[in-house]
Amino acid sequence: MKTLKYSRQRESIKASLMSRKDHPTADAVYASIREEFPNISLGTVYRNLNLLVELGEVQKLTFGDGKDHFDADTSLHYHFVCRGCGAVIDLPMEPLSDIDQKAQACTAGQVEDHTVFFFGRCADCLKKESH
Amino acid sequence: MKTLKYSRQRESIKASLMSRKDHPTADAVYASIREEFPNISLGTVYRNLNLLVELGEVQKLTFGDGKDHFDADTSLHYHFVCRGCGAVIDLPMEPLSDIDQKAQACTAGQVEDHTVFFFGRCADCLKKESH
DNA sequence: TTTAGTGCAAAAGTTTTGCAAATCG
DNA sequence: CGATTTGCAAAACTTTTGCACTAAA
Repeated sequence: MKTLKYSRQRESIKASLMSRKDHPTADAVYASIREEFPNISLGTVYRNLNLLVELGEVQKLTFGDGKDHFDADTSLHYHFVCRGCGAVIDLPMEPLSDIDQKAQACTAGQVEDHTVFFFGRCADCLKKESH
Repeated sequence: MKTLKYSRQRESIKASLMSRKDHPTADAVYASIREEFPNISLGTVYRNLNLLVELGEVQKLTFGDGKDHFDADTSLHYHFVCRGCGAVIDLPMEPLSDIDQKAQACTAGQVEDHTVFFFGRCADCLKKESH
């Protein structure tokens, strides 16, 4: 049986993640945490992020840009990904409550949850491209 | 201007992808194509898969298992991913036509398209786990 | 013959891991 | 002290790329 021990690094990582509304990659978290812990290693950041995901305190977002992103908001919500600048933005849109059941009716398996990503251009990129 | 030239390897890759209903990774395509072209290289498989994606003849699926999967069915459809065995299965479920518009109403950007993945246990894994 | 595609190997980028030292309980 | 966590570096993986050579048009 493994007991969880307190770690200042882990707390800092979680606090950092909770304080930002973007959805940083491990490397971005690493850069941010380094201001408080200049000696922290990237491996520690990865280990703690994965641990937080296992604990259900953080959500991992994967959508095809080659890097995993992390989100301290574990509630079911959807994201918009900008193809111009790569920004990942929360969508204030209520999740479709019946979609899992619809999917359930189409498979012999057990549907547990789902993810939705929208892709396009964010407002900033639209403005820049209109020049 | 770059002109597209015929390539037996590319045709074979596309044919292979069209013939199967699973959603293979580049490595799985490579293994399969090697039966016909024993000397083909993994780099060529990647180059052609990416080219086919650019041409809109193939779709790339990324959902968090660390590898990209490829699908010759480019129509909008949703997938079920089994957490037990990793299988990726097409869901015979009609895509939500109004979801992009709903998302559009929540962002100042331009929504172009979306992806949906369902996660859970496939029938095979449920059976095995019930023992 | 001109240009695109291939094979091979090396490189790049992200994430994981082994291990000795440090920290928590 | 005993168990977990860290830092560092090396390794593991997937994907991309440079280059000389081959194949298509």
